[in-house]
Amino acid sequence: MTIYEASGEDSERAADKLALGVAARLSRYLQVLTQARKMGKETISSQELADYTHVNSTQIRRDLSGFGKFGKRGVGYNIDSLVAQIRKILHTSGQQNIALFGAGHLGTAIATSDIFADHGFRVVAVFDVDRDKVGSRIGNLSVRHYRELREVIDDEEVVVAVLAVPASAAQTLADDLVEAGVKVIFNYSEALLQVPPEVTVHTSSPAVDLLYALYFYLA
Amino acid sequence: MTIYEASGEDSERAADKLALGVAARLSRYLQVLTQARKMGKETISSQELADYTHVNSTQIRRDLSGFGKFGKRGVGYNIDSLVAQIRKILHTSGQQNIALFGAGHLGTAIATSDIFADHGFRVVAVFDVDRDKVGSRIGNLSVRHYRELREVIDDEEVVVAVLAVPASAAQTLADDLVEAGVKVIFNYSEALLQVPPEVTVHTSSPAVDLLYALYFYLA
DNA sequence: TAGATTGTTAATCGATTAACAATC
DNA sequence: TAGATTGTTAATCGATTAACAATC
Repeated sequence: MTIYEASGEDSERAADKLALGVAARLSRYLQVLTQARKMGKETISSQELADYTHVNSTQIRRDLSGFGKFGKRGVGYNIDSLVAQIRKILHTSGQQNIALFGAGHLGTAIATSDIFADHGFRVVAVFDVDRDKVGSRIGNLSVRHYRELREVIDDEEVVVAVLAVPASAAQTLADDLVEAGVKVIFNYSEALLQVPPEVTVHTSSPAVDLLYALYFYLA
Repeated sequence: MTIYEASGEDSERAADKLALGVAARLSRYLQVLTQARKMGKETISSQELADYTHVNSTQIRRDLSGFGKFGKRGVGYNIDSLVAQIRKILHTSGQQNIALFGAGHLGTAIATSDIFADHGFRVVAVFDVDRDKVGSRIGNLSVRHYRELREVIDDEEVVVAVLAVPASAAQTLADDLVEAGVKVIFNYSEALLQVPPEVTVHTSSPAVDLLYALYFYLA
């Protein structure tokens, strides 16, 4: 099987882990499947998935067939059942609690969108340091003061923090989050964050994606 | 050289094109370099770049050395000069004009951030259909009515459109943009967009990135 | 000089693709 | 049955990595 790897730096972890590429692609399939389902589709072919994800259709069938025979020849894949299967593979069938930091425009956009909710992520708290914002409501949440961070993270078993704060505040916040036991930091600020190796930082970078997309137009 | 490819579906284009992976990685290096420069750093080693991008340091040196000898042994890479080199390679030394659609929280966050500006993208217009928003100011731009789309895109030579609109409005908007000659659509809505093959759609998907990041914590 | 880091080679592994039999 | 699409094979190519001489 080409599906598992014991990759270099991470080989201290269990070998029962997908190759990086497979995990990334499965996540993308999930996004398209979730949206296709919202649009009322019930089945989807590997070719349709390929059109939306820019992943080759053979590769998609290959990725999926490594875990079982999920499709029906001549028909395609049942969307509901494929979503359930991929969630199982990615261990994301359950719900994950998210804490959101920053109640500005970006934080508000994130909290009121269902982009995370659709995938089993629930925003359980929004924090800010601005006295004018603390106490105000965003969606069905009340903005809390930053000093309650520790308490909320423990009580709600928050593993993921989303940072929608100014770059100047990001590193201090990240330090506090690490100390509070957060394992995944999703960084929307521009700051380059330093964290211990057991914590994962993902820095969202729309401009990078855009540079990349534009390259193929300009070249 | 392993740098160029004439990939399957795209082989109708000039062969003078980077491999997909190289272009994606160069874009990421650019993000880190830009931010490192903001923080006052003047040089950076391939190892430091590796720490921030999660790309292996050997691969970074390999990617760069394919285009020239940009580094200094025992020292690292000069950030300013590396930024200039990579921009040249990606053909993004010039400035690109962006039109932004949607003046809600997300649109406002994008327009007032310098996440695009740092990479040579300039938001030249913000559009909305809401009468209450049209005419109001976001940063130093005045929100324009959607009906002016065509005019602005022609006058400002807009090639990139950023969609921060509800999913229900996205496809109609995309159709209009394609007709107006836009070549790259950066989609922040959840809609799956259908466009002709000469237009590139990039759908931003924070939840996908998060699922992926979380997998390596949960596995 | 001594330490650090690049540029490059060689070897391995995963990704990609075309093609097609199986089968719904 | 006929058409469509999966599951799988085989072949190729790019990504990844360790290692190290070159050199700042």
